[in-house]
Amino acid sequence: MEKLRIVLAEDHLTVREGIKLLVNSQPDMEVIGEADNGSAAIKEVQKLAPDIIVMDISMPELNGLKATRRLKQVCPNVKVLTLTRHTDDAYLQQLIEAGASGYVLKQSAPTELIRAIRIISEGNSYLDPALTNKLFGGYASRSVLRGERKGDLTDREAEVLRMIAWGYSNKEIAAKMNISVKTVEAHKANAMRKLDIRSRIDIVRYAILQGWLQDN
Amino acid sequence: MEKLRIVLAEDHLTVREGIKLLVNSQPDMEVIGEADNGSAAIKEVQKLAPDIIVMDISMPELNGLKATRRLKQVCPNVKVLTLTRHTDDAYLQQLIEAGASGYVLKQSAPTELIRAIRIISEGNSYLDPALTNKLFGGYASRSVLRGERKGDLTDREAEVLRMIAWGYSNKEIAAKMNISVKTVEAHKANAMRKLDIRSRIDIVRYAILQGWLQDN
DNA sequence: TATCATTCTAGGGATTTTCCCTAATAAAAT
DNA sequence: ATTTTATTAGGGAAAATCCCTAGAATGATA
Repeated sequence: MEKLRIVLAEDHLTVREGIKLLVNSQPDMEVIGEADNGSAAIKEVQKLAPDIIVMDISMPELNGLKATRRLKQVCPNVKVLTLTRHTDDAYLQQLIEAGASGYVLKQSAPTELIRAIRIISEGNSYLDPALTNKLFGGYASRSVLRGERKGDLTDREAEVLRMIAWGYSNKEIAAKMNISVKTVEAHKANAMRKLDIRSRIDIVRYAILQGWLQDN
Repeated sequence: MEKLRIVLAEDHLTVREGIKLLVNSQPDMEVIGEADNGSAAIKEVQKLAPDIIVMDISMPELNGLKATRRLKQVCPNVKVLTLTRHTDDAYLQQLIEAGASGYVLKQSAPTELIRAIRIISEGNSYLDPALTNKLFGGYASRSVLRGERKGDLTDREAEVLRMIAWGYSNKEIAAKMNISVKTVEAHKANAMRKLDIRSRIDIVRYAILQGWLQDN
């Protein structure tokens, strides 16, 4: 019997090691590769061609969402199981569009992760029970129909939003980026229009989903 | 030979399970109790009287710092090993004052956690190598000498700071708390004076250390 | 190739928010 | 009984943000 070959992408070493122990304790699964950021995850998958990649959505360099999009382009056969700390559904929608097969909350029981791996390995998709109703709540499906693509911020826009979420003022951001305050304001306004958000709270929420506020 | 009896306090189930597997895979250690928040951790320790508690500093309800202070009052013999995501040292200082025996970064290798448990079980203290120099950098020891006690915010002050970190404006906070904007400003100013911080960035950093920005 | 959309840049002026200083009342500590 | 702390809040000055407009450069499209 062949074991399921799994690559693990998660930036916290201790957490990753814990998941590895859990997965390797299953008779039919095996962690064959690891990565601590999105870019490394893609390289690892290209090199090893695993059955499944288990990926944290909040990772430095290239976050889980973007990594998923790119992965499904270069290796459409590899199934992506995303792991997250959040219960917010804005991200969920995008992940499904990007081609993820499953979505497990870190808060869930470890057996759920194992179950999810088995389920998606059979070609099905897995949604954490805590999230299923969110997807069928109407809001998400509407945005599918609209076909809107949020999250396509330019680098500068993302940079400005990130710093705003971190509590920097426009003036401080302008100084750090060596541009005018007016330019910062413009990037901010454009980014907020693209994301269809209005307030600083929304920026913070978005930043948390992006993993921008992890650690320092 | 008696195994080291360990209680684990960490709010993310998957992470906790990973650490448990790691600890239980050691011949001389055993996880005898678990908790997913600070209050539960204290109850668990009082009930089980373990040798060591391994505790995440960012937990809901009662954070690791406050839980450590309280633990050292009710069970001074129990050794506290704190686990964190951050490399910031402001918190470190407070944890040492509160009576924690050790401080391990989640980013570190899992074997570091095991080492740390062994070291503090012998009555010594353990500091993650990444942090040792911070403690001896001068800044921290000065504040020890001054004997200042940061972090003693009142409930209202903490509430205001938390909301500011979340991106709410003073006006929005005033509306939510049903008080005048002027009062919000006063709480904010007093809290910042107590913490000796100046900017919104510092508020966000503080909030992240408190675990206030975890999840939703 | 010519045209259109997007990105990055930024100013003017109105509006909103925040900052600094002061202060009253009630509760808690000494 | 006196002092300190917590919560509340105003006035006026200063700072930051918002709304509108716009040019230059790059990239895409017809």
